[in-house]
Amino acid sequence: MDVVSPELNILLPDEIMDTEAIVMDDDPPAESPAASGQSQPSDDAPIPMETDVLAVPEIVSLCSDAPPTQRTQAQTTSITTDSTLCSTTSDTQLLLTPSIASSSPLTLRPATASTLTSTTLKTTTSPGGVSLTSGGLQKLSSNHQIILNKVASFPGADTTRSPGTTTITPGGQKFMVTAIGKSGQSIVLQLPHTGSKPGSGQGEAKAHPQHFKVLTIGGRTDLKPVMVGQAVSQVSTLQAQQLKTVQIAKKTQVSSAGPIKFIITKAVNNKGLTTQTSVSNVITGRVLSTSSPVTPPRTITLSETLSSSSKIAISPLKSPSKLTVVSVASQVPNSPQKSVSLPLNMTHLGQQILVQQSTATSPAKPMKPVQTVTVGGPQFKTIFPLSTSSNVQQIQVPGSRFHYVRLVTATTGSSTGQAGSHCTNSSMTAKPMVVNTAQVRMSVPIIPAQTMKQVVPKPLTSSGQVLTTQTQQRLIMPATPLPQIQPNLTNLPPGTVLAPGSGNMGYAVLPAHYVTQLQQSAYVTLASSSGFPTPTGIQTQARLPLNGLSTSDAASRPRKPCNCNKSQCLKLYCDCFANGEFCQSCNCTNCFNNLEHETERAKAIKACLDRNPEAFKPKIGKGKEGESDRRHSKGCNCKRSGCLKNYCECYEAKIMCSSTCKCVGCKNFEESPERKTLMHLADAAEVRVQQQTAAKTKLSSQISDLFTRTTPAITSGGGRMPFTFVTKEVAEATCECLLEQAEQAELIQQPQATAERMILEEFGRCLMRIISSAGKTDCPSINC
DNA sequence: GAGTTTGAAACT
DNA sequence: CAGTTTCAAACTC
Repeated sequence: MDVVSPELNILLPDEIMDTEAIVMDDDPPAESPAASGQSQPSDDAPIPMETDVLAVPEIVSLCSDAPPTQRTQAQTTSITTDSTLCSTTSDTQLLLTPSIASSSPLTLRPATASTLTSTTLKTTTSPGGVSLTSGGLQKLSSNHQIILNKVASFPGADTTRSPGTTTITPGGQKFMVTAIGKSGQSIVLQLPHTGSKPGSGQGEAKAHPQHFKVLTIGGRTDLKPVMVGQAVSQVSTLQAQQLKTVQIAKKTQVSSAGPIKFIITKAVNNKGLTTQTSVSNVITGRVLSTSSPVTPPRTITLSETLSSSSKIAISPLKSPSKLTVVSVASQVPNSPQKSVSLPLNMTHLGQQILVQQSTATSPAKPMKPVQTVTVGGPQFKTIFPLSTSSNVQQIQVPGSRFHYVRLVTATTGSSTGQAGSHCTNSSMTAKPMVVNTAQVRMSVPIIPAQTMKQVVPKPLTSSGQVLTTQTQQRLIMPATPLPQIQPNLTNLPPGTVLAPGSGNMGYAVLPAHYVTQLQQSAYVTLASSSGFPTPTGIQTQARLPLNGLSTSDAASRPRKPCNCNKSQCLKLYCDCFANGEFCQSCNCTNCFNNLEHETERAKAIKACLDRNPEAFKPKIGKGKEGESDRRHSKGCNCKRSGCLKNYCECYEAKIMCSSTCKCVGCKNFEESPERKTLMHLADAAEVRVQQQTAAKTKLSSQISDLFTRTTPAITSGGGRMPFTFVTKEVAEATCECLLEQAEQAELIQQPQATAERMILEEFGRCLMRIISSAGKTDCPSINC
């Protein structure tokens, strides 16, 4: 998922997916979020965590339930996104647009209610209208994730209106899909079967809150009618907790730093409001660029069932609010209009997968129509409700209170809302999930259950190599801490991916490193497939800080092979295991730290977590104020090393011992002369290494350049370069000359210094002869 | 490369 | 929680 700079891996999920900032704010700020381009999350409202189980699901039909005062004040209700404004409907509309598109981390939402994040919406009243601002899209109930966008039905709704607007099916339930970023595209959920009356937007919201489907399209405003099949109508009969959320978030290029903004704007009377709001989507410290070409409308059909099996990445170190996002490589935004079926099974709730679709905006490379839900610009997020039917399997993690689902790889073509339809996005399932940001890339493979064990990590053969695999899915698990919501899962090894396996536990816990290996070996990167610029074409999953190293450092660090013999590499003695990695190219014996022993491995992980819930968390905390605040979580316990050898974990992490350490005779403190001496030596050594490396690089470059420049001359016969004259014969002749000179010096009993000088002088003469001969004959002769 | 040292992890 | 054992990495020769 490098992923991501890997620092971004940390940053993105933390900032983007953080739902703690999502609050219900009944006291809106004077400044309109749309106008300011920033949401105003408040802290005064309690934030339901994912662990909170809500007995009654809350429908985020905010606009419908907006206070009269607000409605009266509101001239228009609009959904404010980072780049788009969705409000053209005459009636009440709820538009939810996540502004997280650009950096959208892959998010996985466990099926259980405890893992769901209940977010509150922020209602703000602005002079221009009533705006609903949500820090997050989802309103999660006990088992369900509800995400907004109820659209009141209104006759004459035009799906082809201004970019970013949502359209409702006349006479049916309305689903508003707000697009982020690009203009001209939006997704509209169309409910063929509706029990609501047109024009009764507000009342409908109350009467049928469960009817709300949220399709959030981030990144582009291309209008996309979405056909919600019978499944949607079924939802109306279901309880509110059965709500499904489809979130498509656009990832846009990040241009500046800033907090992530979720802005929900309610459009009440937005007549004439067809312009896009200029709202900066700030994600992960960056401003998302929302300018994107207008693309033709697209239709997305939501089918009932999702028949895709894949692994669900579970991030042990990420909170559920920062859930794994399945990034789907998507097509170019300018692809022709096409219908895409999104499987939805409204009868099965509580399982959602955030699928991020990363699309490279490469107008120069028109992409052929694919089955991917290509709704947006460079990046999208899509939440696919998963069915617990046969196509979606629930994964129970031992020791975990959270449920996971496995996606079934889509194998069939597009469906049009038929029951049991499959996820028709083959490309989506076949391509790696990539979280693209300016600095971070996080690629996550979705590995279908069928092929899970068939995938063998391969060493990277070519950095730029692009391989195509059409039947595999990737799910990523954030590798950064998610401490606040999933206490159990957060302790899993970094980057762990739960994948279906043959073991009796029904899943495999895949280490992040393995995911990275998969990414490097067998998957097409988004950038490679869509023309998204990428330096190497390799997606590197971000990893947790290891031993105080930054994620980038850890990621770039060549993994050290272990030498375990007795631990089966299933104990924390094994660094591979401790780092959440599979053993690969190790020297271990009787290794169980691989996919073939997924059951044992999972048990070992559980055992470790039982002993220490923090076992897989980084020991070196990241200080708030910088590196100086980094400290070992437990502290070392050194007694003989003086904490100045790599035995000491603090020293190894290049941090000083702190009060948490229980070391004896510690010399690893700020003023320690021994430490300073070692540091100086280390610095000097590092400088030397760098110099040597630079020299080698330069030399290699020069040699390469020399060959490049001389090859044409040699091959063309235009002339031979001097070095080509230094043949074996020439060298032997030169040596004979030098030896003879040495013998002569010895005969005349010259001192060694003089002898050396004579030899060197002779060598110089030899060189001169070689050079002079080079331009005369093809076979220079050396005569002493 | 073999042997020793070391301290974290695991165990009691 | 403390003491002991196990283990593999770090280190030395």
